Amino acid sequence: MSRNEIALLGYALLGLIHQKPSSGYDLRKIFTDTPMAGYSDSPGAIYPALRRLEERGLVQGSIVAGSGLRQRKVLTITPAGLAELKQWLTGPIRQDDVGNHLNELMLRFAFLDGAAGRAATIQFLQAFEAELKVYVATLNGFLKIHAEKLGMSGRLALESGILGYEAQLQWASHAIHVYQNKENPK
Amino acid sequence: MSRNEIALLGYALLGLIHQKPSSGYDLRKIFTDTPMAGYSDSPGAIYPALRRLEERGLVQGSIVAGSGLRQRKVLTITPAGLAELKQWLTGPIRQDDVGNHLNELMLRFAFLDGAAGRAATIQFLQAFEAELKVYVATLNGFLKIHAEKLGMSGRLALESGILGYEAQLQWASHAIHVYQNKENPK
DNA sequence: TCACCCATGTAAAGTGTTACATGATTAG
DNA sequence: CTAATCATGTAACACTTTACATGGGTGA
Repeated sequence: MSRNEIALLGYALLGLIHQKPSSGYDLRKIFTDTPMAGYSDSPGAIYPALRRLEERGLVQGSIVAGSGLRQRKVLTITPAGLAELKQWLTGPIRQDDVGNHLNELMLRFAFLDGAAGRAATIQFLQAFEAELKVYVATLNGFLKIHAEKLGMSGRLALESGILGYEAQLQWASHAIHVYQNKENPK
Repeated sequence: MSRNEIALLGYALLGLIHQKPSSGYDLRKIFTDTPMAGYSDSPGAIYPALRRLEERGLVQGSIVAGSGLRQRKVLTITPAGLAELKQWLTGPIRQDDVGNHLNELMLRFAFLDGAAGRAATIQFLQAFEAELKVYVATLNGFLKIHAEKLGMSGRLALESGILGYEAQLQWASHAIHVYQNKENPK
């Protein structure tokens, strides 16, 4: 991540804060208690990430005296933060995203509907499905060419990956149906 | 990663060097050209990682004057390196490995047969299958309890994960069959 | 000669991990 | 009174990313 990009954890926090203004502690609990894949629940990651978001003016903190408890610093997303979030959510899906950054794509999907609306979500899913098809074909091609050299375990490991991506493909097709049959916005 | 542990990239390199003595450049090409998931092909990651392995005595480099080309430093695994690799490969599978470190588990599987043999591979697959079942059940439980609160996109994102893990489960069962029907070692 | 591939590496900067520090409140 | 939970943070360290540096060989 270079100087003016935001790390994935930053976007995860930004998206959650957009859904509901939260304190660092609230956000930590989400990572601890729910199966939100692979984000650190350690304060050493979350608090610095939140400070970076605040320094860039993407969130704004206000100290709230909780119900007799210690002070809570509740973070709210700013207009600039919402703009940044939307830009990230609606950016293009590149080839290698499907192979190497699937978790990022699923994170984007999880926030898309709430922040950018139904149309953007459907568009995302269709692009996702298309890239997945290409990627699965690539993997199958690779498997066919290198089947001999790989040995049994290498072959099976690759097949494991292919099956996983095929499952995502079925899911994407299902998700598109769900969204297309959803009644239009009021 | 604390002071005396080896990062995942280190194990990936160690396993590949065990399969076939290689130079840093050879290893880089593997990450660039094959769908070996998510490992950096950048020299800034690979060369320092190789130096660390060499400092710990897990691999040994010897400079080979290539066919008229520039010198190549070919790395070979040492007995200590093989011991370290085997220990990593045959270590237990913890609960959160399935959820958060699936790529590490698949990397282990890919090396297991060659470095620790068929019996260890079958044992690994059975443990993997068992942990996966527990994890899928956990996710389904979470989905049932929180379905309301999640909203449609959150629900779908979670379902995507569940489908992926179910695909791995089917794969594991398939892989166990393949290994059990494999003729016994000479 | 110019560009590209082979081949190895370093430097700066950013991020995450682990462990620690601090302090208030509530339940037993 | 003691432990657990709420709540926020810092410091040291290791790793990855990005970009750069170096130098020989090969094909147009």
